[in-house]
Amino acid sequence: MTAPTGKAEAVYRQLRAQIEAGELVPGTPLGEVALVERTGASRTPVREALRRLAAAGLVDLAPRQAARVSRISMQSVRDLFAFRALLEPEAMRSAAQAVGTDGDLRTALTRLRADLSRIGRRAASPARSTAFYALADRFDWTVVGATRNEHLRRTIAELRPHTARLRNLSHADPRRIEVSVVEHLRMVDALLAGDADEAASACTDHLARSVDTILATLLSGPGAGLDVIT
Amino acid sequence: MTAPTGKAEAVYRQLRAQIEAGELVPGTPLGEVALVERTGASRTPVREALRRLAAAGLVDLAPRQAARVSRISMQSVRDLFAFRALLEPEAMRSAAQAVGTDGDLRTALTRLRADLSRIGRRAASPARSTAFYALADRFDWTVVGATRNEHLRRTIAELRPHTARLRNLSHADPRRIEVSVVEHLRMVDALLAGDADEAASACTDHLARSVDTILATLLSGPGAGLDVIT
DNA sequence: TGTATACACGCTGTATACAGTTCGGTCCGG
DNA sequence: CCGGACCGAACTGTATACAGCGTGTATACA
Repeated sequence: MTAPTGKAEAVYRQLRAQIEAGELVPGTPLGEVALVERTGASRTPVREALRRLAAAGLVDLAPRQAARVSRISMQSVRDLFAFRALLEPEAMRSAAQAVGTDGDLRTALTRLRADLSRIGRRAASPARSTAFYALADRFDWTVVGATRNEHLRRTIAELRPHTARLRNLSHADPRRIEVSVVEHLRMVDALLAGDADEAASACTDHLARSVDTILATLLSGPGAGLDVIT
Repeated sequence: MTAPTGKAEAVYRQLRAQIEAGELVPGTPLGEVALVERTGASRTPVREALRRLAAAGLVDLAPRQAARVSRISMQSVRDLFAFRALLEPEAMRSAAQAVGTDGDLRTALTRLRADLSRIGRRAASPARSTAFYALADRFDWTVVGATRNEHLRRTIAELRPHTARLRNLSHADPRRIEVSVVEHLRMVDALLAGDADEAASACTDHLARSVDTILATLLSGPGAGLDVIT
């Protein structure tokens, strides 16, 4: 789409990664000059990166005021998942239809299924959690890539950083992973079977369970420095 | 949201309005220096405006190359309306539920209904067409404003310029307006009745008929300088 | 005459200087 | 001790200068 090179792009990716990872806590001020010193770029690329982050909803921008990493509220979490529940089942339907003609998609899903069931048999551990999350991301990317509708694809992609951030800020119950593996297997199987309705339904269920887990985690114990608005 | 003042905002609004109005034909190059001379602002605000327009999908941005007003393809039109058909019925459902508690929304819809039926009785004329389009915009804005979900509201709002541009680039059959008035009345009535299903269904039907009309118009006769990719 | 190459122009990407405004701290008065 | 107003610092918004790259053209050659 845009240039893979360029300092503005580099600053944008760096900041987005740090926000996604939770290293930059919500509410952290991101002054332009401070970022200049931290990234080595000048104010112009920094400024562009901040504007793009603001468009993505990752930072809040007030006039004549330093940008801040966007805050998270219970309502924003609910809104995010309600919106995803509107879009992603449709993407699943699209992918379920495409799996019949797109050979690459089918092989990708088949590999994903194998890796997923292998993960499911491993013993619980932090390493397994991160491995599973990487796999879940791979699945999401695969489905997004199979989505033909440009608007749908772009919008889902824009939502991903928010989800990733929530995942990294709220350390969910490790037992949740057991269930999530099963849910992902159900989605992959539905896609491989070309069953659009089942795929959409599985996606909806998965999102509903995810938001419940995240909200419960945020309510019970906000992690170190996590700034959550009730 | 952002600053109502500021040159970047002014340039952005001016360019967006001209693109929406169809004055800037798809493919028109928008060099930064040319825009500096045309708008009176310097390159920094111009640059920010162009980036925002690119994020909205109204201009295409290639590295080291002048920005161009985004082109329109048949597929992009279909994608746009398919995406709207996914989002807007949900917004209608939300509005139908809110009409019970939100007094302002109810009065706005009531006034809209009166104006709409008055327009319906007027004789066909260019003036009536523009008056109806203004009314349709008011309706859309009302529904968007009643949408609680932040993501849903923002995404629908971002799609509006595209629709407006299509409307202004493809001069549809004036008789289409007769039907559109009826469709809008059906939507408004469903909302006032609080009937979410009927409102959503009416919205879906309206969008389906709209895309048919637009595609037919684009196929038959591309207007002056209209650059459409088959 | 067709093609390949070299040159020149223009454009974006980047850096930096300047002006206006807002926010926070401090000092004074009650 | 508390409240308010003034002052200073820092930040964003804007303007402009410089460098690198791509594109298009003109020319020389096969």
